[in-house]
Amino acid sequence: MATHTSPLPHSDALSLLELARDAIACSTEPEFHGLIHRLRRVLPFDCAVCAWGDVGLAMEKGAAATGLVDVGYPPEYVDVYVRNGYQNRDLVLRDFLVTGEPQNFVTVEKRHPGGRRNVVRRLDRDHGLLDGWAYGVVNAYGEFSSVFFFAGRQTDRSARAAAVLEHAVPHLTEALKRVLRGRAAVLRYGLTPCEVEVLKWVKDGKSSWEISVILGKSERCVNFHVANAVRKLGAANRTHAVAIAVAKGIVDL
Amino acid sequence: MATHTSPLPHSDALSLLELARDAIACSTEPEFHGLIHRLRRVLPFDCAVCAWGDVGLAMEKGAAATGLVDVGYPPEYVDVYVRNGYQNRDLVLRDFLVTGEPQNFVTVEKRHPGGRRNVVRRLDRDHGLLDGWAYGVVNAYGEFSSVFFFAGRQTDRSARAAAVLEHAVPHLTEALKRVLRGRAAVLRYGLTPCEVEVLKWVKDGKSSWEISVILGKSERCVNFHVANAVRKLGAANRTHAVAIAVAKGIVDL
DNA sequence: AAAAAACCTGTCAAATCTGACAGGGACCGA
DNA sequence: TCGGTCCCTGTCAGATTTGACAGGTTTTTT
Repeated sequence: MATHTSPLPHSDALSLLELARDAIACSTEPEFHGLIHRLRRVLPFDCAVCAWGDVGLAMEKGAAATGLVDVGYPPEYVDVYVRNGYQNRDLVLRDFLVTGEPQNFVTVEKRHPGGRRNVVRRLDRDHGLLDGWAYGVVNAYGEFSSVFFFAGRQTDRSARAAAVLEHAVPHLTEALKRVLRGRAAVLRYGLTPCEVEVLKWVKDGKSSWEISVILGKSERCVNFHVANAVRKLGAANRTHAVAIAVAKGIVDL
Repeated sequence: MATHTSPLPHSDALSLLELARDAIACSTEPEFHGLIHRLRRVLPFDCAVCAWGDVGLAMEKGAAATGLVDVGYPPEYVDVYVRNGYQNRDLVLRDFLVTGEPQNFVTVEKRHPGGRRNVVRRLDRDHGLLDGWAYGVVNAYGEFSSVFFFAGRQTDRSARAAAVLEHAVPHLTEALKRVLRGRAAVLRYGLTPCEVEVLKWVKDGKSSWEISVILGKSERCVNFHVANAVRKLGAANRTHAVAIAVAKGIVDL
C-alpha cells in the first residue's frame, strides 16, 4: 500500500473521522452548528458562514437566490456584504470558484495587485476578520452547492489547514443538505407560502374541498394556489407537481 | 484538546478519510463495489456481502424482505444460507444485533458453548471463510438498515480492525442507500413490476389514458394497477401514492 | 405614492379519477 | 392438481380536477 503524503497529523485525522461519522446523523440546524464548533477544535477560527443554494441561479439572481447559515459572523458584516452584492467583488470567493481548492484570505490578498484595497478586505479588517479560509462543494446547475467562510483574527495558513477543510467540508455540505431540504428549491421555483401550504395538503391526498375546509378558504382559492404551484414547477398536473415537490424536498412526507 | 486513544494508525485514518469523502459521490453499484475494494486495502478480507433493508420487516418475513449486495462471497454459500434461513441461527449476526458493535467470527465462536458446531460456522469452514467480521447500521423499524460481513481465510482480529469498520461502515451504508434508492421500499410494500411501472408514468403527470397508449394496454388495466399501488401504499389517491413513492425512492424524478 | 405581487372568490363545461359491479387467462409454488 | 398471485378488460355513475371566463382586496416593494 502506498504511503500517504498528507499534511494531516494523526490526531487531526482521527478528529475528522469522528466529525465525518457524526455528520451522517445531523438533521437539524443546532446539530449543524455543533458540527461547526467541533471543526473549530481542529482548525481554530472565530466565526463561520455558509452560503448555499443553486450556484448557477446565484450567478443570475445574486443573493436573492442564495441562503445563508450564519455561525457567529457579525450580522452587520453579513448585511453590508449582501446588500452591496460583494460576492461579485470577493477575490477569495472568486479564486475558490476558479480553482475549486481552499483559499486563504491573506494568501489571496497578496496574490492580487491591489488586493489590500479590495472592498471585501476592507470590510474584513473593519470587523477584525483579518484571516480565514473559503472552501465549499460546487455542483452542477440546479444542484445544491455550498461555500463556507471560516474567519478570525488569525488562522493556520498551512497545507494542514487546507487538508482539514478538504475532508471536513464535503461532510458538512451533506449534513447541510439534510438540514435545509427544500429551502433551496422553494427559492429556486419562487413558490409563495400559500402555494407550499396547499402542496403539503395535496401531497397528503386531500381534495381541494377538504383543503378549503382545513384552511378556511374557498375551494376556488385552493385551486388557484395549486394551479400556480403546478405552473411554477413546470408540472402537467397536481400529481406531477407533488412528485417534483417531494423530490426536491419542498414538502416532506 | 484531549488526545485520542484510538487504535487506528495514522495511515489507516487517512485512508478512511478518503474513503468517507469518496463515499459521498458513490451512486452506482459498481462504484459501491469499488468502495469495498478500497476498504480491503485497509482491512484485508477475501469477500464481503451486505444484507440490507428494513430490519423489523426482515424479522417478520425473513430473507424475502431483505436485499443482498454480494461482493465476492461464494454464490453457493449465500444460496444455502438464505434457503435454510440461517440468519436465524447465525451467532455472529445475533451478537452484532445485540451489542451494536463489530463482531469477529472466531471471537464469537469461542464465546458460545458449541459455537464450533454451529451450522453457520460449518458452512463458513466448508467455504474456507474461517474468519471475518460483521458490522452494520441498524435503524428503527421502517428505516434502511445494513449488516456487512467481511470474510476470508484469516483476518486481523485486533481493536484496530473493529475501529476501521466502525468508521467505514456508516459511510458505506449511506452510499448503499443512494445506490439502492427505493428497492427496499418496493420490497416493503410488495409492489409488482406493473404497479411500479404505472407509478412512474403517473409521477410524470400522464393521465391514465396517456399511459394506456404508452404501454399498449387498456385504460382500465392502467387504472387497475394504479388502484392496487394506491392501496398497497396506504394512500388516499394517486397523488398521495406518488408522494409516498417519490419519498421512499420507489420512483425517481 | 404607485406599482407589483400575493391572496381571495364565483361560475361553468370538459376531462379525468375513483369506486364498484362484471368477467377472463397465465404463471408459480405447495 | 389446486390455490394464490399477477395481469388483463368492459361498463357505469359520482366525485374531483382542469381550464377558462369573470371579478375583487391586501400586502409588499420601489
